[in-house]
Amino acid sequence: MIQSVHRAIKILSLFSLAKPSLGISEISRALNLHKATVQNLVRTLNNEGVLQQDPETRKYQLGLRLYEFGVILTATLEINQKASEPTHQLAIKARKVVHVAIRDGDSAIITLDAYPRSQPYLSTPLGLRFPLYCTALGKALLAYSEQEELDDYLKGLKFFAYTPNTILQKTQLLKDLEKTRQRGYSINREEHLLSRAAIGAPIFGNNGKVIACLSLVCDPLEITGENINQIAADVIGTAVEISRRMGYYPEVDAP
Amino acid sequence: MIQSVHRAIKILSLFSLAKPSLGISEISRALNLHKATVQNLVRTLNNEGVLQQDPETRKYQLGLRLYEFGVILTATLEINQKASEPTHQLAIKARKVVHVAIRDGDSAIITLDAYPRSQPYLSTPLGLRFPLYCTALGKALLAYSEQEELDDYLKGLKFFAYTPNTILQKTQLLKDLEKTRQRGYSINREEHLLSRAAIGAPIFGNNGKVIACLSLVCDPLEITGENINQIAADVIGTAVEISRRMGYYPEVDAP
DNA sequence: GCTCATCGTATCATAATTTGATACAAACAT
DNA sequence: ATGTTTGTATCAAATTATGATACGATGAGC
Repeated sequence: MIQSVHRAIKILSLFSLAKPSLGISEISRALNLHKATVQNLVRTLNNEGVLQQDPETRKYQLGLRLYEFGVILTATLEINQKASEPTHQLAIKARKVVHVAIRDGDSAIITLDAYPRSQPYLSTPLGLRFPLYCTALGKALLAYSEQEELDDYLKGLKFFAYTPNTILQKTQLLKDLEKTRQRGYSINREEHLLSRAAIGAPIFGNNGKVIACLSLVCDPLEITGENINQIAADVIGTAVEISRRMGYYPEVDAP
Repeated sequence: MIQSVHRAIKILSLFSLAKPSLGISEISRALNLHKATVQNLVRTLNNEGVLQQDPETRKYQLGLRLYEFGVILTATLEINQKASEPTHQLAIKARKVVHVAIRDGDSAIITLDAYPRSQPYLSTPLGLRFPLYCTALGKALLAYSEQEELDDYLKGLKFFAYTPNTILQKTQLLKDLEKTRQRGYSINREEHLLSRAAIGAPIFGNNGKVIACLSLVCDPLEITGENINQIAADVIGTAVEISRRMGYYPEVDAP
């Protein structure tokens, strides 16, 4: 583990939506590093375009260089390449925003989104982290995980009441996951964000394991008993299509 | 300049759309660094999630961590915050994909895009680099640059014929920029990519300088004499609106 | 409008860090 | 089956990053 590189990344990690602009001293305090050390690291990152300094405030923010890395990453991800077209088709057919996400540690990360018509503001920004236990995406991932993985997740899990609907107990979560498996899709009714609901379905890879998930964002009022079946069918259908493109063929037996 | 950090970034920069997956030895050769050194750097980057190793091929690719940085960057950029709503409105009204880009060195970088309806595939991926002299975005930036900046750009400029329509001479480019200033918008008729045209307009900051640009992507067949005026008016109107939101008020005199 | 605190920046010897030579095992191509 | 190339581990040498100290500029508080 190279110390300076480790520290450089720690510095980058300090920048957030809440604090997009930081000064040398601020960073120094946050990481318990000497000002001169931080200065040296930041100067390097700045020269490389990974950070950029605002000439007015002399504070630093993330640099455009990172953006390019992100783009290459996006285009690189196999799931994005395969899921893109079906996801967009679903978005158009259902007239909804559709997300694809993959799991990363205790969170999921959206890697692709598709817009239907004129609802660009409903969308969650790509790459945002959110918990697994209170979103349709996360629950679809969990419900189809292997037992061991699920246990690991539950072990260290701390619940937080994002909304009045947020699940707060393991038993409740396990019930929900069981229901999800029975239905074939997960539901989130304002468990993470108010006035937002979503329906999720798992995406499988050619090793037969869940590798990603798909979700359709909708208004909580829309998913009534009647409507939900039609929507869910489309979500599942699309997820299945993507899984196929990822090389997953559950029905095929060896010849 | 911290050597190890510098080298770490050099490593990340090796990954591209053409080569999204690299091995230790490959990197070592490309950068003229000892294998052990590269191994050490890559291991650190891998631990931090900035790189990720494919367990099968044992090669490395860019990690999801970069994605998150990119998202924060996107949300951080002032131009994105201000341009988002008007850009989307334009996309809807014109039924076209709309881009916002800023200049960075000899290229422009798209930082925001908006989708109209069902044309998700026309869009250029966010963050992609492209030349200034053969795109509507780039020419809008150049046309409203200060003389000195323009001279600097022209000095080192090497033309490349992306298409039969690509401008290849400085005099021709200067004429085009002059026309752009007269019209108030730039035009790209298949100069960079075939079967793609675009109309661009500059966005100004509160210091009175061009800080970004806006472009509307369309089919080359659509921008005939009749149509072009209406479309261009919308593009300019939106660019002006964004400029206002960036704090640019050209008409206001001191009291 | 002044003082004081805090900021970003520069310098430099010490000390700790990274480096790269060497070696090993696994995977691949011949 | 052989030889080559891969990713990985170890460790002493030496370059490298570090952090104590100091400077000028900006901004806050009185």
